[in-house]
Amino acid sequence: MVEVGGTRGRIEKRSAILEAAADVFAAEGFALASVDDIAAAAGVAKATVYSHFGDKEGLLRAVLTVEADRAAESNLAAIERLLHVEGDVDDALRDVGRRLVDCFCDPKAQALRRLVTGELARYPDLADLLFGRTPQRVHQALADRLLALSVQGRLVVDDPLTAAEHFGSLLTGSIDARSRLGSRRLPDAELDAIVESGVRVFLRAYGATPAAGR
Amino acid sequence: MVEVGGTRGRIEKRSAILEAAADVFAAEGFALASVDDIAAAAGVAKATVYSHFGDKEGLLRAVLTVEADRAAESNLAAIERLLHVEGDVDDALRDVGRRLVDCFCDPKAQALRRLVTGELARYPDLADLLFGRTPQRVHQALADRLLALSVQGRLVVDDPLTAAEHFGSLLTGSIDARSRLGSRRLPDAELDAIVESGVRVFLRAYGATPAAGR
DNA sequence: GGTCTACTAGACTCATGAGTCTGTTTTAGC
DNA sequence: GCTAAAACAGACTCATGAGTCTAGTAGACC
Repeated sequence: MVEVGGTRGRIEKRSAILEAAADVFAAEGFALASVDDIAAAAGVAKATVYSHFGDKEGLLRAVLTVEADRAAESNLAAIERLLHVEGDVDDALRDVGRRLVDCFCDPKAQALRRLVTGELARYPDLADLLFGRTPQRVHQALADRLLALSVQGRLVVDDPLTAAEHFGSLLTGSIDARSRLGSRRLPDAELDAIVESGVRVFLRAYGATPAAGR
Repeated sequence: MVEVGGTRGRIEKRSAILEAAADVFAAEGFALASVDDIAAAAGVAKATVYSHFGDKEGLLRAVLTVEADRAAESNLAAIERLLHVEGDVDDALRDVGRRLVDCFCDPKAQALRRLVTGELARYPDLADLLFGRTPQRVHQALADRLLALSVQGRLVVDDPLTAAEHFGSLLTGSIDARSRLGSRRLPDAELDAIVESGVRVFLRAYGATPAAGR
């Protein structure tokens, strides 16, 4: 590993630790992951971890914050594609839907959700940390896009926030069960089918032409 | 507590332990829950716990099995109501939907899901134990009912399993986020609204009269 | 009354891992 | 080259909790 010392390297150590901690937490869960393991994985002394993050809980929070932001970015990037819809709305929705499903199935994102869920009993505020960062922003952004499409007459959406929830639910609702909470990788074709049927239902409910999608 | 000795009482001890373990696991999470606490809560000596369940993991599996079956029963009972639909289909769907949402929001059910999620890293097969018991049976039962309603001409369902997934997703998809994974109790009115809008979307997609629900 | 099984209280072993401390080494900035 | 901040390896303390063991008690059945 590259040796970096002094003040300059501090920030690099920090992100190396965050990276390693995310991996170890994801693989082992919070309780089972030892700080020694994380330090070793980051190529760093244990004391360095403590000097950066105070304690294990602080490290967890830092990891969750970083990963939640990262997840939010990729989700928002997917939704961005609804800003200028050129062809059919349903093509656009399928495209965006597939991207959102991919974000949802991303191993890191799934590990993140598992982490928070598992430690909720010990640290109840983690849910706010996570949900305040990712789903809320994503939800709002999607609602904005759907409303805009409705104004353009390409969808009929009276309550954008609810419609956004429905879109997301139809796409991701069955994935946790099918993938056994992420412990099984779902084949591409299956994800495509989920998106396909989910978008079809969404369009029957919110499409501008009542008979959309046959 | 009632003192029961001899062979007769053994089964009662067993269920007392399961009951207490479910509570303690739900409240503390698996890692944080100590067997001493569980034994104390059950009014039983620690050795008795070990004589019944071997080790802590065995206890966890037993608890999950019992609770998953219990959850499946209440879900199936709700779906049963679609066997003979007298009035409007949408009234029936709202009724069943609300019951399913209540099952989903039941604190024990939520704790169960949290438990499995949190320990998935350590015991990956727990997901199969849980999902093989509850959602799969519920999913199939719901699909059966939807198909029957379709045969009666009261719905238009080509793929019952997918339709059942959509129904479930529309009802429960937003609840984890809104309730912060169960750490906030959602008011009744909010749950009603979720059911109302979810059923409306479902009927627009699968209703026999295309313009159903306005 | 004797025996067997299940239970009890509580002491005990032992592994694990969080967090601290020590003394040394590296590197940036001057 | 000197200084000070930061990181290093690794030993150390300490709390916790799983699982075991012992010695004694209570009811069931004959």
